[in-house]
Amino acid sequence: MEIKKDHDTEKVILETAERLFLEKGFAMTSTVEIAREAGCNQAMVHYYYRSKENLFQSIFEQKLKLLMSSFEETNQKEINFEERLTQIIGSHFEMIRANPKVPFLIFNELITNPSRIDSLKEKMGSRTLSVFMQLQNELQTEIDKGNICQIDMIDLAFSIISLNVMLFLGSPILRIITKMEDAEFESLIEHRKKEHVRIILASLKP
Amino acid sequence: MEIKKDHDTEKVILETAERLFLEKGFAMTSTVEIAREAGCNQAMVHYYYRSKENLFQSIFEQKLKLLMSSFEETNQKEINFEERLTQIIGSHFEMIRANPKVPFLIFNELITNPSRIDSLKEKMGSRTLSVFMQLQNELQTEIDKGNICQIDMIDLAFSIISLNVMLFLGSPILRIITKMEDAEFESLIEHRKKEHVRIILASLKP
DNA sequence: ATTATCTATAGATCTATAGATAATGC
DNA sequence: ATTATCTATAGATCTATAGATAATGC
Repeated sequence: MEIKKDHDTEKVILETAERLFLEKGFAMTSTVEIAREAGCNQAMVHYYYRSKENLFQSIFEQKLKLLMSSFEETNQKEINFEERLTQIIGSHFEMIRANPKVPFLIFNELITNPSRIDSLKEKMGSRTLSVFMQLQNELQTEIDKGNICQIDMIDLAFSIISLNVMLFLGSPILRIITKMEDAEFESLIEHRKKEHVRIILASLKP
Repeated sequence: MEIKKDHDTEKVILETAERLFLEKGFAMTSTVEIAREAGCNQAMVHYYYRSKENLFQSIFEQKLKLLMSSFEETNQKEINFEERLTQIIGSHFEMIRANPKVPFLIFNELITNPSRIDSLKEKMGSRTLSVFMQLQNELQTEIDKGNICQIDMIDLAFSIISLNVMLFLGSPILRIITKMEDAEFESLIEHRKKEHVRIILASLKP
């Protein structure tokens, strides 16, 4: 009987690199380590991906696109603004929850290597922008109707992103300090999800 | 006439290291680079600080203590809870504004090197804790009086820190994307400062 | 034949230290 | 004498590639 040939080295390298880059960032991860953890020779990393930079770039861009896409859940049901906003906050929250180390990777790399910001600009597709535009319209309508207070879309977005991202950016640290169990941590996350919605909605009251 | 002997190499090295570590983190900064930018020989870095790790450690701990101290502005004037909270948010905000790259340094290092979290626990002195304790008491009093809604101190702290820290963590990226001028950026910061206070106070309304 | 894998190694770092030389404080 | 500075270098990485060998697809 043969060993199963789903041992696709190219893929294993990519997955291992992704895990290590997310864990420790670009600079702290070596191709030697990627190869070791992927169970192959170090030369293979370069055989498939030519350079460490190249390997990183593709992972980075994919993750960037992923995060952006969380705003593109164009849920076009006929719901009111409050419900719609609740959905958006929730889908952004869940996207980060499913990829909690991605914000770290992105901040770390954009700050230590600002030239990568160009890559961000490209990936920030027109779809994301159009979702924001439409939300801005709905926001203005609600303001005009007097349902919510005068507020800029950019301020609203900034606050939502801050609350959601910081929770997962800070939680590895929080977990170690407080020695939280998994279950306890999960319930904190659930609680904060509701709290973020509550805070944002409260900040919109006239 | 002699060249001024305020060319204190030990100090110049420390300051240069601080600047470079804040800019690019521990891993991306080499002792070679520190020496070059400090205008001395690379051996001098080790002569004064023995190891790169040692040099980093002292800077890291000092910055950690600095951030913690922003909560210790024990402004014991007789002011009401709302004003007091406004002051705390403001002093935390200003501390980060004056040291905008410190949160990056701390997150970066705690995530890539979790063993440093012990250092954080130590630095998180009893003074910081007692400020929180007292604030928690005041919070409970206000809740009992029905002035604000039922809320946990930990939730309140989390929200304040999230909003303040994320603004400065994200702004290098925001600035490059939007090509903001200094003046424009400053007015955004001022605006957000007011907005953070507004959001937090709105989230406390019964 | 082509593709995947390994061995070996070049060349560039980087940290840390040993040991020589220069500057400074009594 | 002591302290500060420099030169030189050991020893450990790390990235990337060249070239040999093994596996695979026709």
